[in-house]
Amino acid sequence: MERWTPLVLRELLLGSHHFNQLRRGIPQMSPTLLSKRLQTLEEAGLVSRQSGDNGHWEYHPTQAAMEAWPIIDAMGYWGHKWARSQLTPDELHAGRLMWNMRRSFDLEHVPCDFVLYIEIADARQKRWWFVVKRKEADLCWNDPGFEVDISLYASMVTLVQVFIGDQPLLRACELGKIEIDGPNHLVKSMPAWFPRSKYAMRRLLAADQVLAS
Amino acid sequence: MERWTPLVLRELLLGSHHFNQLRRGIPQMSPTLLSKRLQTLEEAGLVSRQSGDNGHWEYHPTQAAMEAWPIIDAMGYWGHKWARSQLTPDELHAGRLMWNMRRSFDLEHVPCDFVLYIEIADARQKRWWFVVKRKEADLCWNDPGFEVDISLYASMVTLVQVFIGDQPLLRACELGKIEIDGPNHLVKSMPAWFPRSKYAMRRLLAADQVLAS
DNA sequence: CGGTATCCCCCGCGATACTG
DNA sequence: CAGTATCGCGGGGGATACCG
Repeated sequence: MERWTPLVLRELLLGSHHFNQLRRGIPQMSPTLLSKRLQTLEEAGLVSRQSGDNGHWEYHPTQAAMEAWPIIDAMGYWGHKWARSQLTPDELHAGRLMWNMRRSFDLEHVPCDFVLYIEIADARQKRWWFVVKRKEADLCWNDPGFEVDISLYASMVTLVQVFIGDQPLLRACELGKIEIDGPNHLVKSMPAWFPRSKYAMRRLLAADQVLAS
Repeated sequence: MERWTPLVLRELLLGSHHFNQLRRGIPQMSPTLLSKRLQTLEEAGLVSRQSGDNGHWEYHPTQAAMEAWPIIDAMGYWGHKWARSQLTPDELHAGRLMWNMRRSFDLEHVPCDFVLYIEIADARQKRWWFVVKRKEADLCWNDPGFEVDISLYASMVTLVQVFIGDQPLLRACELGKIEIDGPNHLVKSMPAWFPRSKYAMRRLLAADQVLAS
């Protein structure tokens, strides 16, 4: 399996259907290569490319691709558990982290709609906005113009550690690694909705079961 | 993930610990590359290389590798279901098929110890012997000298079709695709112990469940 | 915004030969 | 038998520029 292929499939299976959605999900991959990969996947019967309403292509996973989910998922879980420590700083790409966080808000525990601003001091692109609503969370690369309700300042590594469950959000705050500004009721509720990798959740559940047994 | 890597891991996880066992499991891979792969896997923390009793190396999967089994297994299952029809004749390697069959005898349903001879008319290496005992089945590349109890003649594709469950053994016999020589009680019992891919079994079980629901 | 064409380098991999 | 060294090619993939 060639480079990037699992990530492309993952993005497709998680609901990215347009070229630039896929790009946002895999920012380190060149558009040339993404285009080529999509062609290859189409020829292999994993992607169907349909003409969308606006004259552009829409990419959808085929049945074969959907049934490849157990592979992708197992790879994600394994990588989360075993490849994590080998992450080099330049592999920590802010855009990719944000894009993954976008998918991981626990919308059921969001107390109200709000705008979350995140500033990452040591990232190339430092400023990010999430527009969080009951039914979905949107990610913005530029100031969307809405008033910011809650702001968060942290380094890249800290954010990653929290996201993948290596460090609880509250602990990072106590250590001064994360600074948060916002109204009390929103700040208090953060642990309930702040995005965390599904693999982190799964590990916590596994740990709970061990403890409960 | 580079080429061959999943297959190397699979062999390791299924119990091949010596260089030449691995080679037999992946005969299309050059020894140079296998050696290199094993080094890479060692550096990646997936393989531990220990000095064996006879002065040679022994390769063992680490914990990380063992936990990669769900990935390998899912890939195997997916490949069995979706990549099967794309098999080109020159990918059908007799040695690889025999090596996989060796692992798949249903020893619980073997009525007695026996020697099975298989002749594949259109393979490079045509003659193969299995020495089947209650506790294990051995594969021989050359005549082991024991008396042959049951002989089987077939083409490469037929054997593959039967192994992967595309065609029942009995059906292939009726169609004259397989010829069998041996004592009646052994021949009758063949469907019970004749090797079939575990993925074929899994699909049959799944089909059964659908039918039963 | 949504892709594609071109160029070029590097290295993955196959083949062959060689060593203890 | 159990590997390792060397060589050469082909193509995967990164960078950049380009088109509608």
